[in-house]
Formats: sequence, C-alpha cells, structure tokens
Amino acid sequence: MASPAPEPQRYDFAAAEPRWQREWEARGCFRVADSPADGRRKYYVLEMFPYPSGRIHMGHVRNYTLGDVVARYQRARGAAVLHPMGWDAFGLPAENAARERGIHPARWTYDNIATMRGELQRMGLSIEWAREFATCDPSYYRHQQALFLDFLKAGLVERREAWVNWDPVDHTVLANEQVIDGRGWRSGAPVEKKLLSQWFLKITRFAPDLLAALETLERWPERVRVMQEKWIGRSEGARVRFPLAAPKADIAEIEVYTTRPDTLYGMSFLALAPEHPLAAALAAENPEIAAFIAECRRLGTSEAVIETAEKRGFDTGLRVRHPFLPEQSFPVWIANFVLMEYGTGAIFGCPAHDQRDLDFARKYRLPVRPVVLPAEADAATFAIAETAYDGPGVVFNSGFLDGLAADAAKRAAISELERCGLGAGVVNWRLRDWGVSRQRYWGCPIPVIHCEACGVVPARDLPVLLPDDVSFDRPGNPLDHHPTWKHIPCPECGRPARRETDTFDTFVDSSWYFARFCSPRAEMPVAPEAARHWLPVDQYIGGIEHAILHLLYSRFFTRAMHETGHLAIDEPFAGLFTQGMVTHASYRGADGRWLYPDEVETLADGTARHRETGEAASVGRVEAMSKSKRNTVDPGAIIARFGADTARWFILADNPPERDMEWTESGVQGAFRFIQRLYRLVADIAAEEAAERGPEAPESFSPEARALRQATHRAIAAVTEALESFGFNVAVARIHELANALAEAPSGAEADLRVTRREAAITLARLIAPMMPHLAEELQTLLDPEAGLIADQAWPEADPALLLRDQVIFAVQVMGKLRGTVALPPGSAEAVVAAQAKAEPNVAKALAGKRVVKQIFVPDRIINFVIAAD
RNA sequence: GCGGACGUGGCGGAACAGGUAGACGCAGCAGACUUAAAAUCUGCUUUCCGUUUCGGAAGUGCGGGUUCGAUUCCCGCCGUCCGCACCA
Repeated sequence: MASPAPEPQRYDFAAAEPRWQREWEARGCFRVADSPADGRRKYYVLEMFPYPSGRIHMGHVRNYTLGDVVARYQRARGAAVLHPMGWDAFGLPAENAARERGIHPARWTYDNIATMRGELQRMGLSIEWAREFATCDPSYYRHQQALFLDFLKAGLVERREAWVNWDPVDHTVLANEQVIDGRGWRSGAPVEKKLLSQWFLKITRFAPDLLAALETLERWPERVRVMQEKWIGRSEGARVRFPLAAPKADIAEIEVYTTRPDTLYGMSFLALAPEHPLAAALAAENPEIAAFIAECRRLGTSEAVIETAEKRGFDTGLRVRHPFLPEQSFPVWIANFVLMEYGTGAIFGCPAHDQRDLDFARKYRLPVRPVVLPAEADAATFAIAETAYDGPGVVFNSGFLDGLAADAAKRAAISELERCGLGAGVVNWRLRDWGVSRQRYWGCPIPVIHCEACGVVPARDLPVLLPDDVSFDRPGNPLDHHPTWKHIPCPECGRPARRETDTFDTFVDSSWYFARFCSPRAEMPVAPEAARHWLPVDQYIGGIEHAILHLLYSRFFTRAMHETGHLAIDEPFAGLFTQGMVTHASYRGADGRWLYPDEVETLADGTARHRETGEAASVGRVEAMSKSKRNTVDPGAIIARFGADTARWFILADNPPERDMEWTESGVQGAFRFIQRLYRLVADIAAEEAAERGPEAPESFSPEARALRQATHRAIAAVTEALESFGFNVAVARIHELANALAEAPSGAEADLRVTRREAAITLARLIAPMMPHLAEELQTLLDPEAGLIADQAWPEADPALLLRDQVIFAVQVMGKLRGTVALPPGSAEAVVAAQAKAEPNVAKALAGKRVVKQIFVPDRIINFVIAAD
C-alpha cells in the first residue's frame, strides 16, 4: 500500500516525531540524578535489556512500549522516574559471526548496538540515554570481576569438578538446551559427558530465603512464583544409611534420601543411579555392569524423551541391611530411573507406595509389601495391583510404627533413625549451584590466576581485559589458544602462572545490570546512595521465558551483593510484569515453502494467494514471529510507513498485554486512522479558538456542555484506573469514547460549549500522552502553543462533582428477567423507583394479575419484582 | 503423568465487589459525498421467532448446584495453551 501522503490538515508524523524526540532530548526531560534531592517520589521502570542481535523485533517494540507508558504515566503523576537502557552484549552469536564472516565480535556487537539504538530512539521512548552501557564494556565488566572476587572472599564461590555436556568437535561446553537429540547443535557431533573443573556460585546457600521471600513478591505474577517455587523444590524427608552386608571398594554403606521414612518397612530393594560412585566402582571390575551403565548414559541423552516409561535395572549381587530389620537384607540394583543429581543418587524401593518402584518391582519380580492402609481398607485383604497407593492412611506391617498415621510415623521413624545413628531428618532442595564457567571468548573473563605453588589467586589490576587479537580459525576457546594472553606471573610468588581462560555465563552479566543503572559511571559497582535511593526496581517488564533463570539469578545476586556490602536489599524487583508474545499469521506457497506476509494478498473469502504469481497460498497458524516461518514484521518499516505512535497505539489497543497479540495489517491501519481522526478533530477546535481568542469561563453550562464535561472527567477517571492496572486496551477504549463524545458534541459558538470542547480536546492530548507521546505534544501545541511540553506536565485530575450522573438508569426485572428500564436521579428511594417501574407498560404487562411477594432493590442499579409462583 | 492458566459475537476483547452481557475496536453490509476510486461521514451488525414501530425466546465451552438474579460463586466433565517432566 502507498505511503499516506501528507496533506494540509493531516498529521505529518514523519516530520513531527523526530522533532519532538529532539526536543525531549535537548531539554533533558528524562534525566534524573543518581541521588536526587528534589523531594519527588522515586519510580524505577526497567524493561529487560535486549541482546544486540542486529535489528529490533516486534517483541522489543511491545516490551519497550509497555515500559514507556508506565514511565511517562508515573512521571506525569509526579514521580522522578529512572528509565534506563543498555545491552546484554556478550554471547555466542558474536563469535559465530566472527567464525562465519570474519567480523570481530566487538565490531559486530557495537555496530548492532548503534543500529538498534537508532531504532529504539525512533520509537520515542522516554529513556535516559546518558545511562546507557553494554555488558561488554570494560567499564561494566571490571566491576563484575570485582564483585566475583568479593563473592570469592565471602565464600559464595566454589571451584569443583562437574559433569558437563562436551562437544568434541567444537571443543566447548554446551548448555542443556544446546544439546539436541544427544548431539551438539552446531557440530552435530554426539555429545560426551565430561568431568571438568568449573566455577560455581553458591546459590543453594540462599535456597531457603529465595523460597520464603517469594511470598513477599506480591506484585509478581502468581505463575512465575509457582515456577520458581517448583524450581527451588524444597522437600522434607530423611537420609538413611544402609550398611552393606559386605563392604565393597572401601564403601561400607549406601545413603539414600527419602520423603517417605514411614514406609521403610515396605522396602524391597535399593537402587543406585548409574553415575553413583559405587556403581562406577563395580563397573571397573564387571564388564556387564559397565555395559549397562554405558547403555543408560546413551539412553539418558538421546532417547530419554521417546522411551520415557521403560524402567531398566541391573542386580549387582550386593546386599544391604535394614536399619529397622537387622536380620534381613535387600538386593542392591543399578536403575536407570534414579537420578544422581537429586538427593544422594540412591533410593530405597518401596513398590507398594511409589509408582516408579512398583513398575520396577513388577518388571523384575521383586516383592511388594503394603505398609500404609487406606481409611476404608481391610488389613487382611488389602493388596496392591498395578497402582501404588500414595495417599494417607495408617501404618501397618511395620513393627514399632504400627497404628500411627503416616505423618506421625514419619516423625517416629526419623527419631528412631537418629537414635540408632543410621539416619536423620533433612530438608532437601532441587536447586543446584550455578555453574558459570564457559569455554568461550566473547564473555567476561573470570578474574583469577592459577599458580602451581599458590593455587587459585585473585587477579589484580582489574579489569582483566579480553585480548583483541584473537583468531577463530580453530575450534575451541580462542583465549586458550592465544599465544601470550594466558601467561602471567603469579601475583603472589612471581613464578610463571596461567590465567583462567573461561569466561562467565552471560546470565551473570544480566544479574546485576539493574543495580548498575543507578550509578552507571561510578568507580565502584554501585554507588551506595544511588542504590539506596533507586532500588528496588518498582516495575520490571519482560518476557515470561525468563521466569526462572534470569529472575532467580538476579534474586541471588542481590542477596550476594547484600552480603558483600554492595547493596542493602534482598529483592531486586518489587513489581514484575510478563508480556505475551507478538504473533502473526503464516503463509505457505503451493510448494510448501514459507512466504512473507508482503508476498501474499488475502481475498475476501478468507483464502490467500501469491501477490505476483497468483498461485494459491495456504494460511497457516498464527504463530510467534520467527525468521524461519517468514512471518516477521519489521518494526523499522512500520515506523517509517505509519510512525512510532501508530505502532505503539496498535500494540496497546489490541488486547491485554499479558496475552499473546496478533499483529495484523488492518489493526495497524485502524490505529493510523484513529491518529488522523484525532488530529483533525483537535485541529478543528484549535482553529475555532484561534479565530476568537479564548472565551471567558462561563457562569453556567448548558445540559449539552455539561454532558461533554462529564464525559471528559469520566474518561480521566477511567483511563487513570486502567493505566494503574496495566489495562492499556481498556484505556484505549475509554479514549475512543471521549473522542466520539467530542466529535458528536454540538458545535455551537456559545462560550460554555467552546470552553468545554477545548477542555475535552486538551484532556485527550493529556490522556494519550503516555501511549502516543508525539501526537500528544502536537495536539497540545495546536491548542496552546505557549503551554510547553506535555512531557513536563501533570496528569489531569477528574473533578468528583462531574463524575456523578444526573440520572441513573435502573434495570427493572420481574423474576430476574429484564422487562424495562427507568431513568431517575441517583439516590432515588426504593418506593419512588418501584412506583415508576410499575408504571412502565412492559413491566405492567409482566406483572398483570400477579402478586408481588418480594421486591429486591439495589440502589442506583436494579429493582427486581418476585411474583407468586401461581 | 503432575502443576498452572484460560474458554464470551466472524475476530481482538469489555463487564467495579453476584445486578441491563457483548463497551471499544477490527472485519463485514448498506447509504452519503465523488465522473470514479481512495479518504471521510452516517446507519446496521449475537442467534432464533413473531407482520413492522416493537415484542418474545435462547445465549458467556458442556452438565448440575446455590441465589430474586450467575460470564462472575460451588461441584463434575470437555477442550486449548503454557511450565515441569522418573525430584524418591
């Protein structure tokens, strides 16, 4: 479609938008001090900062529009608003660009940042660009290195061996999500499990607090809190030690973790994870066991998803004694369904009361012995078939536990274990420490030095800079291959030593950027007064995909920074809002390949065809925008054609922001039309004022003028309420209503009407300002060129007197069914309403010949007549 | 399998705290303006029934319940989406 041609009386967004953007910037409208002293309430709005991939996409547009509405609204409400922007700039794509196209990662990254900054600026966001930084700036990551060394000193960091996914071709560690069907996502080579020394941040130390504090995060979505709760995964149970009947390879006992110590008498076997140290010891001397373990490992990576249910085991021949049944012994199996990562990597199997154990026992014909009796069951006949019983009940067949309810039996079993020294009650967590080592170049160097004599020595003279002269012609970590970089004398003893060549997981970078924004140029990670003033973030906005990792890591970092004296708070984000995705219809040509929306035209009957070839196209599902499906829409092109305000308005108007929205051409057109209509409407009013310079405020208002004034003030109240609760689509609807009311208002020249129309017009400008800031400035300038910037002005206040209605419409019901309405002044008495209602012909008809036995009256709302059944 | 969310016209959605369901917009239809188109403006637009003005019936995934009155509260199903996925 053609670009909208600028005409007289038509809003020329292409000229206006850059003009206002320059004006805001020149006047420093969005600047705040690190430690302000002007007495204004503070409000910190933050959207998740972008990865500089090259261009912004519609998800960014939605994210930053939402944040900007909040920021501009809060500023109008009198807050000093901190609204910064930066770049999550380290990461693998920059290295891939270097490998594929020979561009240096730094060059690629900073070029992308320049492009994307320009795109964001064209959106007209109320961002304080003076605070901008990228996480790959040495001036940022030097402080990250300092924080790490402080954490190290405080015992929040640990170096230990861990199993990792190792890509043998690329010579790098892969994250779990980079392993696809057991193969490296880039190389396609089968991934190996490798034991490597890794740096860990001890997030588990805060597990109890990270869990407990979730309750205090009242302005977080419930589902995010639930997801974090599950991820942290607290469970109460017991550790129980089972002595081996005959010690094996220096191992005399096996420790298991269980949440069901009350079912210990129902034990029928013990099972080890394939990675359990005892299993490894056995494998060393038994090839069959070694083969079984290898088989488990293979299945564990590649076919786990497909062959979920199949349980397999191997009887080691070892036997263990039972803490409560010293005369009995039980077999020790290795089983593929036991996880080394959880608990102790070993379980005791109680088939009667655990489905997995039951499946296993049935397969290998192991005994099933019920020990918990459901309420109505009979101990003599109760038996387990194919479903384990995990409900409540009374313990039986269990020696000293007999007759106790399950909860009491758990406590009794634990005390007995503790008394005889074979176990203890423990709380177990699913959360594991955070491995932050990555064998990559484009990341923040981990600032330590390895010395043969002194061990791990903290680097001095931060930052430890990345070398520029790196080569990507070999697989593996360029830092490790660099001819000189890693060689350095030990800071302690001066002998030759070696730098750590691993860099940090990029989640580290994003775990504290919100704090750095408070004082982005400080000579320490965060200036204390700035942090005290601005933190926590009042409103954080971003995608649900970060519900767990990024948000949990940031919560951990805040605690760790508190403990090391950098911050005085524990929770970084007081309010969290998670937005939905931007989706778009997808199209495929006759040959099945994806088509761009621009290539397709949709016909009246709903079918589609190729714009040029005319071949039929199938309309696919509405899906998240993705390059591979070719259903993306470029924000830059939209802004060029329709302006930033159109894009912002459509995004806000379409639906509630937490849901997925569908990007449609007609929706954009609708938004564009509304902007033009509003402009014409206000321009007409402005023109009439200019001809006859401002009428005096009239003594009284005609009913028509009063009606428009009421509409104006109702809109103020409704839009305010909607913006407070992220109801942007509702705010848009209320603004439409006010525009409609103004358009329909009588156009007489009487002073009261002119004043009232002008009030409505200026109110419209103020109400749209957070959402369409450029148009708002333009409209206000039309109405009053002397008024200054809307960006500096206060939010309008509704006059309570004008929110009262002159008349309310009562619904009149007979037996709960609507039979008519009556209009009466608010506060009318029940008797008055009843009389008036009964006089309505249609109501009278419904009541004719009936006896009213009851009358329900809700003031200013309804009156309902209940009539006798006959 | 477990956990969570959701289900309202052709579509996106609105409905304070149980009180006139469908605001507002998109799409569509009809009309005005125009040589014509675009733009703009006006009207209609949940379904069904009745001769219209107007009135009636049904209707918020399905089936029950509480209530004078249920999109809203309770019970049981069905469906969609998301998260976790052998967590002992």
